[in-house]
Amino acid sequence: MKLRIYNTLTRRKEDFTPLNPDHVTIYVCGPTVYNYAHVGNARPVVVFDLLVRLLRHDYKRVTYARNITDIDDKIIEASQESGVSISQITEKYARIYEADMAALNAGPPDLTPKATDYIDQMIAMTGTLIDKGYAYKKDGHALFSVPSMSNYGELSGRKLDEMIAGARVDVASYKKDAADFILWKPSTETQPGWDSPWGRGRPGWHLECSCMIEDNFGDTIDIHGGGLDLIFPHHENEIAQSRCAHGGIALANYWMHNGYLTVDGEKMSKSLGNFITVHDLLEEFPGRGEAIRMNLLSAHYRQPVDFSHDGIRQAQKQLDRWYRLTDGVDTDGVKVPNAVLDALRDDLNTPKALAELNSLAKKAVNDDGAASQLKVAANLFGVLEQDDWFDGIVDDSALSEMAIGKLITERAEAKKNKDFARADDIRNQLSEQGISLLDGPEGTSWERR
RNA sequence: GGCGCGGUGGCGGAGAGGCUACGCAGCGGAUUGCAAAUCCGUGUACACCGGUUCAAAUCCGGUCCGCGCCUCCA
Repeated sequence: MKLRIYNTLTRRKEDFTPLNPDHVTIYVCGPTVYNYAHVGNARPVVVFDLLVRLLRHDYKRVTYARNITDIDDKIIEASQESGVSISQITEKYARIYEADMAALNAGPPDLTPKATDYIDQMIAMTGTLIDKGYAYKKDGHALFSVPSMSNYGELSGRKLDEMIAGARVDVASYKKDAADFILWKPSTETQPGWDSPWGRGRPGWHLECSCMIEDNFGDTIDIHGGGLDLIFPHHENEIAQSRCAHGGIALANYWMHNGYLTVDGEKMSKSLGNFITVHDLLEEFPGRGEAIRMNLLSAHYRQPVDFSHDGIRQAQKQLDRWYRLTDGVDTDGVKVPNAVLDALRDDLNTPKALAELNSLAKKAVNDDGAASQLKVAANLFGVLEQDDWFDGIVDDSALSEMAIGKLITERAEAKKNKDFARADDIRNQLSEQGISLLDGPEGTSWERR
């Protein structure tokens, strides 16, 4: 089966055909690095990581880019409030972001362009847009003239007159039209800035993505992704900039947008204060990044996922089972079963794919081949990649292995003497320390919970 | 006000005209000194009201409820 993708641009599921059959290009909007990412921010990361894994399976070559916004008013604010330099802030949080996402088995993309490395390109594109009559300068600003583009609003399905009618914000004096957006804005003495033909300033937010794509991939990429909330205005404006700069050529052929992570049905967001950072969640569930990942993939990517600790626990139980079933299996030369691949190729139907994994798990009980397939398929999913899943986290307060071993020996003695009261006593004692004893044919083993 | 998404068994969650996924939890049983794990069995749910159809959770119309975007936002 061929990969099918729901394209926001056409509002339909379409067969995916890359421009170059041997090389797929994909760009996803990344973080503005001035604080910790919350679980909602992690959703697109996990979703598109899975998509890229699938693309790599199906195509010879894939280049995946995710930008880092390291110049932005919020970063400037954070720097001024804390007295810490902008580069220190952005480097710190970019590092944390990468580590937190890696804990969810979402490795770094092939390219992670930073906005501040593309200042020249942004100045150049702004110049091009002004030259072509799609942008203008006013009071140190450069602005994109939305009415100059005939088919503005294609992606979000908005009409210009409707937008103006619904405008909730006062129109800045330097804008010719309420819908116009900033390409370049002036910086004060105390704000960071770069020299440009329009004076010292800094780029508007939408511009970096257009320039990074142009610089790394050319006019058109195959897939452009991000969260639902980026459709308007961010992606709409990216399209406007790139198409007008490139003579009308499409910026991306397929636009994909993931749904929100919600909390009690409401969007998780910083302004509502209903967020939990990935960093904190990983402390709550140490070593269980895969369970968080599974939870994020438990619903179809375009549907909302309601965040709950219980959801993560559920995912963890499923992983526990799969880890037991696949312990020590040989995966050499084993292929991912088509049932799993086809579920994913159908617009990334992860719940269906998970059902297929469970079907393999059922067979794996007495079928080594199925166990191998489960492992390989789960690996494509980005789980079952740890070999220390049951080792748990050892901290200073935890019992040493030697102490546990001693208690197990003592319990074995008690069992031999039919002193089951003492044996249960030891089980309970260890259980309180988070250690489960498992009696098997070859004696007693243990796991940390 | 404009545009859009959704309401599926106790919970999570696919599906999308007939074959009624899947997971978690529960219940009954097997096994086990106990426990875990495992195995077998067990649940006719699709917001409401009409309509189309031989057949609707799936199509059409209406109603109610929840959510989102229109401003920074993954």
